[in-house]
Amino acid sequence: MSPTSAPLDHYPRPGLTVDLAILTVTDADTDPVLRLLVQDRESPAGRALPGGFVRERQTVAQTTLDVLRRKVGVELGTSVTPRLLRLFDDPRRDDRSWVMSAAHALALPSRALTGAKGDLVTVLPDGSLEGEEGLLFDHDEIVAAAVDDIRSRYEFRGRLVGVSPDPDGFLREPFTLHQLRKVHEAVVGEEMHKDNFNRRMKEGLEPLVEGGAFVSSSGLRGRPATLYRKTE
Amino acid sequence: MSPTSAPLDHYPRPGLTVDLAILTVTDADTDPVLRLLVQDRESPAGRALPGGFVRERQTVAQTTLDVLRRKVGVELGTSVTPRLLRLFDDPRRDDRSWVMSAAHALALPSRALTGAKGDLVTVLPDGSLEGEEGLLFDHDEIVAAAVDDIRSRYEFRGRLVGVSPDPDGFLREPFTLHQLRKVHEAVVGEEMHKDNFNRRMKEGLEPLVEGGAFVSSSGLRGRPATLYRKTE
DNA sequence: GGAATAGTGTCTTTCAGACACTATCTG
DNA sequence: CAGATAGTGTCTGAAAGACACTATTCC
Repeated sequence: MSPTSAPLDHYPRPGLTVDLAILTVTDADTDPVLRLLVQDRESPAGRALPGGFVRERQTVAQTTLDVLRRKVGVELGTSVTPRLLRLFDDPRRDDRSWVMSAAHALALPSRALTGAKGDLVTVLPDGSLEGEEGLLFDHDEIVAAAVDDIRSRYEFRGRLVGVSPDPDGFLREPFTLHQLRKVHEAVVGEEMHKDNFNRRMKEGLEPLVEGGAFVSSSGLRGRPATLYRKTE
Repeated sequence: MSPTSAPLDHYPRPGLTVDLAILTVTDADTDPVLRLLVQDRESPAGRALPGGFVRERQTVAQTTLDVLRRKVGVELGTSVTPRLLRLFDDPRRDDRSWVMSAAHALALPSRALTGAKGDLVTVLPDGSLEGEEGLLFDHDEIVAAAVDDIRSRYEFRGRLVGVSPDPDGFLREPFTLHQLRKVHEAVVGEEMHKDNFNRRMKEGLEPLVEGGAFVSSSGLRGRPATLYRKTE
C-alpha cells in the first residue's frame, strides 16, 4: 500500500460497498431449511442482497453492522463474523459510478432475523434460489459463492478435516444428534448416514445427563434422544 | 451494493491499494528455497511489500499487472492469478489518509522474477522472514497470511483433498519426482516421505518414455530418474 | 406386541504412514 | 565390487461408508 510520492488523494477513488449474503436455517429444531435473505430494490428495480457503502473511516465490520441495522432492520452485537468471499471489481458492474463490492457471507441463527426486512428464500440443493428469476448486478454470483462457502464448512471434505457441530449457532442448546444432523443436511443439501454422522460429531459434544435430560425429538413415538451441548 | 437513493458520489471514498506478497521458489530444479519479494521504501522508510493504488476504473487484476510492471519491473501476461487474502481496513493503518489494502498472494516461478526490484528473502520453516526486522504497516500480517495460503495448497491436508503436482509452475517440465518433492518440501517447510509422496503425485503426472528420457537428477551417481510432465 | 426412533457393534474399503526390499546407474 | 539414488511391495493403523443389531419409548 501507499506510494513513495507524497500526495495520496489526487486520484479518483472507487466507491466501496459491502454486500451481504445472509444465510440462515429456519425451524432448525423441527424442520430445518437453508434460506437466504433477499430484498426488493427500487432505483434499479429488482431483487438484490442487502448492502451499503463503507462510510468515512469505517471498517468492513462496522459497515456490516450498519447494513444490518439500517437495511435489514436487525440490531446485532459484535459477535457477527462475516466471511469475505470475493472483491467484485468490474468497473462496469454498476453503470452509475465506479463501485466495487466486498461480498461477504454471513450465517445467522433464524432467531436473530425475526422481523428482518426482505424475504427468506429457500436455497435448493443445487444452490439456486427457489422462485427467484435472477438478482440485480452480480448478486447471483455472490449467492453462489456464499452457498459454496457455507457448504464447504459443513461438508465432510477429506477425512481429518474437523467439522464442528454447529459453528453458526443455528440450533439452541441443548439439542439432539438427530436435530443436528437435519441441520447439516439442510445446509449441505445431501442426506447423511446417521451412525457415521453421530460418531464424528460426538467428539465436539458432551451429553447432558443431569436428571434424565431426554427429549422425544422428532415426534411423539420412539426412544427419547440424549441432549448435547458443545464442548468448550 | 448501491443505495436506494440517487446520489452515489457524495461521500468520501477510501483509497484502495493492492499489496502483493510475491512468493517464489528459487533454484527449483537443484536446491529449492521458498522466498518472498521485499522492497525498500522511502516515504515511510523501511521494508515493505510492493503495492500500488487501484487507478480509476481499473480492476484488481489490472492493478496487479501495473504494480508488477512499475514497482517490481517485471512484465507479465494475464496468466497471473493473485489470490485475495484479506481486506486490511483499519482506518488508522496509514496515518496519512484513509486507505484500505486488498492483500494478495502471488506465486511465480523464479524465472519470471529475473531482474525484479527488491530482495528475495528466505521464508523460514516457521513462516518468518530470514533477517527481516519487521515490515512497514501491517505487512507482516500479510506475509503470514500469504505463507499460510500457499502452504495450505501444497500440504496433504486430509486425505481425499487432491494436491496437484506443481500448481504454480515453479519447475520447468519435464521434472523428476525427486525435484518435485524437494519443491514441495521447500514450500511447506517439512520433509516428506519419498514413497508416499511419489504414490500420490503420480496420479497427476505422466511419464516421458520416449527414447529413454531419463536424467541423473540430483547429482552424478545413482540410477537415473524418470521424467514426468503434468497430465491435461 | 408392534411401530418408531435412538443408539451400538462391526465388517469392509480406502489411504496415509512407515519400513524393507529390489533396480540401475557411477566410479 | 561399493556407493548412491530410483522405484516397488507390503504391513499397519485410522477413519469413512455401510449394514445389522439392540434399546427404549408410545400406542
